[in-house]
Amino acid sequence: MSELEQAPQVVEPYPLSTLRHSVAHLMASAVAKLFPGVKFGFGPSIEHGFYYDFDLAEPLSDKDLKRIEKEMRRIAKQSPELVCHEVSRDEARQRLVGQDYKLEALDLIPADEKITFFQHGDWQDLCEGPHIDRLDREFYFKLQHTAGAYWRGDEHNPMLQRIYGTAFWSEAELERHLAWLEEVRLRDHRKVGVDMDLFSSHAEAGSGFVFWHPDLGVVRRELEEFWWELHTKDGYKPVYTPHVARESLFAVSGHLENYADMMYAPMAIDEMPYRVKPMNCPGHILIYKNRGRSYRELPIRWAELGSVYRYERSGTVHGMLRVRGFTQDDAHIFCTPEQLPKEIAGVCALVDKILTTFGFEYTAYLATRPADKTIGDVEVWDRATQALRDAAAIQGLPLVLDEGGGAFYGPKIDYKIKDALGREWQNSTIQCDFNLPERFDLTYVDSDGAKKRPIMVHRAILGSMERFVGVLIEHFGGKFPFWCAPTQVAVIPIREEHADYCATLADRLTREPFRCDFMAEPVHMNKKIKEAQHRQVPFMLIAGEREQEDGTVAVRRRGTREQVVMPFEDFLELARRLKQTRALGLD
RNA sequence: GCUGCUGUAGCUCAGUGGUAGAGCACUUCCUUGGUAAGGAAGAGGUCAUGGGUUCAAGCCCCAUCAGCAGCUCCA
Repeated sequence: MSELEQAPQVVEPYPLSTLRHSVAHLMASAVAKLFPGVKFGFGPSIEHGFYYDFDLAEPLSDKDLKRIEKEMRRIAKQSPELVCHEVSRDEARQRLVGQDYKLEALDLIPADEKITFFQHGDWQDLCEGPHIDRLDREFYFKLQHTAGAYWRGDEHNPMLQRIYGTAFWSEAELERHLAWLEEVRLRDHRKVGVDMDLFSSHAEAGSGFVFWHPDLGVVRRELEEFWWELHTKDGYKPVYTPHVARESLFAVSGHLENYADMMYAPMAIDEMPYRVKPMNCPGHILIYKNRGRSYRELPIRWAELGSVYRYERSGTVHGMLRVRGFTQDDAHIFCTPEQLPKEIAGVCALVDKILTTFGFEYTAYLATRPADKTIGDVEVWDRATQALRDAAAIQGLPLVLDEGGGAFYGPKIDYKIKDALGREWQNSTIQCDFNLPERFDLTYVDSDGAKKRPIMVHRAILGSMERFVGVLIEHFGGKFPFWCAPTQVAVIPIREEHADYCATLADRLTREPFRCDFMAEPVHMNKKIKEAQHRQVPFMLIAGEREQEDGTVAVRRRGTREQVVMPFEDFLELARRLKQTRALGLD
């Protein structure tokens, strides 16, 4: 949790989740009052507040939210006591006449569990509680927005109207939460992307396709360089594979059978069906299969920044975070069963190195065999899952279980990273695969001369360039670390007669090379400072008479107003160190 | 895909049936300024696209495209 989002310091008589659940009830009672005939769905507390689902004839508007809030305050004053009644199943049924969803919820309660209602005033709700005792206690709430939500989260069910809200014990905490939401809004990569001219998408090109502008291209190139540097050290070699392949390849891989929903329709080339690739693995497999392989070659580690295209439903595309064409930082490791734990452990170490460079904390999840649409025997899955467990143990990496969350060809370790605002994102994944080697009949010749089956590890660390960079924009709020900032240094002369001195500074910086913007235009210095600030340039070097005489620069760090005058050579040393160490800060 | 909402200048937005607007950004001229907006003038719009209603549509209706808040699903 970030500073803005800390848990309450004072000990309250009830947990926050209990308060929020009760406020959800309060909201539902207000809706009942204002919209006779409403049917109620579920209304739980959630991470940052609560919601309640309603089946209403008319769509709700923001105006309605204000009315509902007002009614809530009235009801809280008028009927503050929240009481619990335990009733028989028959009585419950009578109390819920006409409430179709609640009756369905009642049927979900096991026979041996008690059935309780919570009531304030003349409104009651089937609910196991717990709740706060009185609605006239001191607390602060706000209704936030409405949205559609399927009954019980199933898209085959009717859609209900959901109202989201939040509640806190103190006004200060509510204010802090609202400030946090404002910060989230300000850092939104779509907003920052426009402000800083980083990327765009176009109706002309279709939904879900990202165009990287030059400044974000710089960021991406820096990440790629960093990525290749570490991968080369870890023995990965680059491969490149085409974006399109004959459909039959994806029949062999099992994609047509299990992944067709995500794939684009075939295109005919020489009257033969071809597909745009949704994954890179079949391509790497073809390279492996191109000739016989010896155990002496293993493990083989092949990496590719491979672009893939997947159909995402229209309502799900979101900026750079959820798109239809993206580049995975993909790699496949082909190894023997004996090598597997060490290989996976090596990937875990690489993940740690990369994620911590950006200042991310992370949690690792073990995603096991899905209930349907899988290939391979259960024993094979068990072996693969155990190998992931063993590798994590080697690394001392704790795993949280994600039952049924695996890919169709194997179990995986998924990483969730936590950004500067305390939000979680899923990027890195390590997948253990015994099945594709089987389907493609991959072999190597072992020391005893026998042909044996290798194991494949699929892994992506950034996940996709698009999603990772989108998260980075929000994580840093556009303030990229020095090493990958689009412009690293802005050089600003105080008056035009200092331009020559500044030009020599800019020239030195550019030849280093640093990405340097010599702001030579004959406009007011203040305007340039404002512009550089707006573009989140890490350093401004400002020079006038004093600096020119002393061979110094006035260094202004991003986010501060102070200037530190230092010899230019000292600044060069600082910049070199920040670049070389890929430091997060500017000191 | 589904529910609701939105689409007017590069950006943020005003404009509820009768001559397309503001601030910022941009261009030009003036200003020579020591750390976040000096002054003046100018340019910029097929009001998302297509159809319909109307004497008249940015505004009302329909469709399409794109976006937003969610649901579902995911790197």
